[in-house]
Amino acid sequence: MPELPEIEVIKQELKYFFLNQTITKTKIYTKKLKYKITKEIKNLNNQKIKNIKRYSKYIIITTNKGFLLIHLGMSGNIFILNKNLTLSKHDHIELHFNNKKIIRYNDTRKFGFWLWYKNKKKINNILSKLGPEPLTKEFNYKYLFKITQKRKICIHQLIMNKNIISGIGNIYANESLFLSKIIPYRKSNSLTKKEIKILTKKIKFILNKSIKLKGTIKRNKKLLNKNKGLFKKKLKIYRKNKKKCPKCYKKIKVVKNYGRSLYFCDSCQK
DNA sequence: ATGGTGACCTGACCGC
DNA sequence: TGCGGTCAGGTCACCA
Repeated sequence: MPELPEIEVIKQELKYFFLNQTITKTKIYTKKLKYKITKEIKNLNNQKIKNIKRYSKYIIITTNKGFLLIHLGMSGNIFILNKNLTLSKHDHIELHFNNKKIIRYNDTRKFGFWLWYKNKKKINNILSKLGPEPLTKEFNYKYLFKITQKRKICIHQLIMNKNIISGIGNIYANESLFLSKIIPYRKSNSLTKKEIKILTKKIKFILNKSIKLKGTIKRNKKLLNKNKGLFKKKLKIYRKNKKKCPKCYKKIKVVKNYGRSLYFCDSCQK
């Protein structure tokens, strides 16, 4: 589920419910997500939430004692409850707060992780390796053009690379390339400055639009964080193979490239 | 450094 | 109904 817009929505929800709240109980139902659950994670009790931020697809929670770095991987989700609903199969971590509300981390495939650091240096070290956030001024067509000229990989793979641009996954890569009329498997160094200008603009546009519509999140009604992802209905190309292009009505195609599916209309995208 | 491949893990879905 | 294959929103380690 989670790319930049989805993580942004979750961050906003966490901030709304838990800023300045204190953890009263920690429950762990798994030994390991992507990484082993450390004793620091088991011991979050009495920590007060000072700040909650997002960078790329990471959530950084600052407490009075340290820093919690959360990544949702492929299937992670954060549920906010005000009473103990029955545990479901892939609920792995639970934080109870003094305002009686609960954060539940659910992750079917367990590719996500929770890490705790006393010192901010290590987190900064991880985050400093990431490319710029697509919604900042740092990410502009000059930056993107320079990199596309240097590399030989296809443009889809390039914009999904978090060391080049952080936060774009397969949904928004495909959608932004469709809006830019660029076929996803074009070699990045074949793109013109004009095309890169358009692509940069469309990436920002599609991410902002998705954030406004609360991403593509699916949620159970019993949760306090009821935001549902209305952006899913706005998808034009992602997973629309067998359907028709919304512009020209020709059949949408899908090809597999380096393990990911590229969706495109070969009549509209060149 | 760059690029390609498979690994991590579980469930849903499709065709036979 | 059962079985095998394929697919899935992300990253990382390893190899050439």
